[in-house]
Amino acid sequence: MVESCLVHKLENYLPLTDAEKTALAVLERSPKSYSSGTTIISEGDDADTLYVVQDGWLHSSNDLADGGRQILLLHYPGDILGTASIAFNEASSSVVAGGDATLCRFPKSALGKIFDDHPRLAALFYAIGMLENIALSDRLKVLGSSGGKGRLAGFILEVLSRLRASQNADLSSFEMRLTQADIGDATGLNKIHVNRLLRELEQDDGAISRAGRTIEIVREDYLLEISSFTDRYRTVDSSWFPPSTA
Amino acid sequence: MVESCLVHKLENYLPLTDAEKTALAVLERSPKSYSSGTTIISEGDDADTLYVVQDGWLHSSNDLADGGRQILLLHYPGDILGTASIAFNEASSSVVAGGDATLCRFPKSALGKIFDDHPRLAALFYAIGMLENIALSDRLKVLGSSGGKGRLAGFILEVLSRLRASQNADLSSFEMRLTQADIGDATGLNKIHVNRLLRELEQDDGAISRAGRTIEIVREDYLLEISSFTDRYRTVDSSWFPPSTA
DNA sequence: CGTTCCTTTGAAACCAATCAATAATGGTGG
DNA sequence: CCACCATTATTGATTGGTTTCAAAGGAACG
Repeated sequence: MVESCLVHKLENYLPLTDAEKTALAVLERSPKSYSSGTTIISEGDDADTLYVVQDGWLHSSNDLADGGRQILLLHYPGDILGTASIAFNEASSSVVAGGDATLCRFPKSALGKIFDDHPRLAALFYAIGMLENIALSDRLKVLGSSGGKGRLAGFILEVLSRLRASQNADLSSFEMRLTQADIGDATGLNKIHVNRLLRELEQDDGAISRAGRTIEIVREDYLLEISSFTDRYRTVDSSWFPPSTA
Repeated sequence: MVESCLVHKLENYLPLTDAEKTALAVLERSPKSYSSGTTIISEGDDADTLYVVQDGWLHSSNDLADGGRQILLLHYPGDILGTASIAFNEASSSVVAGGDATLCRFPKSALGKIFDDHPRLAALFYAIGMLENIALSDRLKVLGSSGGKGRLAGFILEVLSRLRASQNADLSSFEMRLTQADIGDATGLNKIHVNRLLRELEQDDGAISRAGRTIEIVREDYLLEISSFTDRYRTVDSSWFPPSTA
């Protein structure tokens, strides 16, 4: 059996049985590549497809009344995209590839059979959906913080945490692949203010140091103190799951 | 069989079979009342209990670094609370009763059997979880809007929309049961500025009119125009659900 | 009737957005 | 490989929006 990226994702949380892996393999379409900047999902489009990120990174966003844009979440390998279509026939946000990306696709109709045959997988999908829920709450918390510097610090910590989790490494520096304008769209600040605040964090506070788009975290405790970021242990509690089939 | 509040909630979305209703009844504990201001769930607490709102209203919130508070969502009858515990053993946000409230409770362990025996209910729980997900995205969108007036207008429309949905009525006025300080916690503004902006919406723009805490929507089109609020049809797409059991 | 919480208003200080312009960077084709 | 172009990053000056501080008027509650 070919190891699918979906199986790889789910086994991060729970060892799967062969029967479960076989069932998931049915969902799989061949991976497809998208070049940097491609819009994979467009807000308002009809949607009945789910995606799993195999490689690259993406972000989801919503357009705002004033012509701006709110970046909701960043997506890394293993993430499931398009989950809004579980409930609706319409995409509630857009998804754009931040760099070249490879995604696996499957139609939501295929989930029906999975839910029917493999209740433990259903529970796992549900739990993963709730993780995204918590991630959105955490973003609201960061955006609600008064003070641009705190919001920016929170966002930096958030990206750092995601990268640490996806690379299983205790990074202290990383390449911020968003432009400062994008960071502004994610934090609710304009790009010029983002620039100033980054400089303040570097020069005045000595909390970070920068080289190009690479950010090194110098005083993580300071960033934590001024932001409302909460790091979360990225595992799921499977204690309530039904037993696996076969 | 006694009609449970959970059944009532789920039947808003999908007619249930008797077998499904019976299964849900097992989940049910006797309803419990909480007086206004009571904290039902506290951020960081161990959590393995889910709640269904039978009566009253509540809000969930997170504490911020600067001593403030971010109100995430308002909850009305039929809403399911504590869903973060589906994935974690720890509550990711607090839930407080805004007025006197009655909740039904059940342990998350009971979900395992539901998922095992009734895949269609599992799919329904999943879809409802994704609805909450979309609600959080929408809140992010409102908070990301630059301009306090737009954020406030978006919040007013959001509350209006929820009340319209839960009362199946085409309201044009409603009682805003949050204090202006609470509205500030929900919109990321301070209470004094909330007060000024409400006055501006009333006197300068003629978009609302107020009597005590009751808000009448005078120019809904204007509120929509200046905010980034998107109204959503509160139904779920059940086309992909597995068939019901028995 | 007094206390408390909420609402409202004013003035001043601060933070963030906008306007304007110049460096630096990265990618592309010659 | 270099020159060119487009995008991004950076800095200053100005304007407008938001918070803070301070205080008084209302409403709700015991």
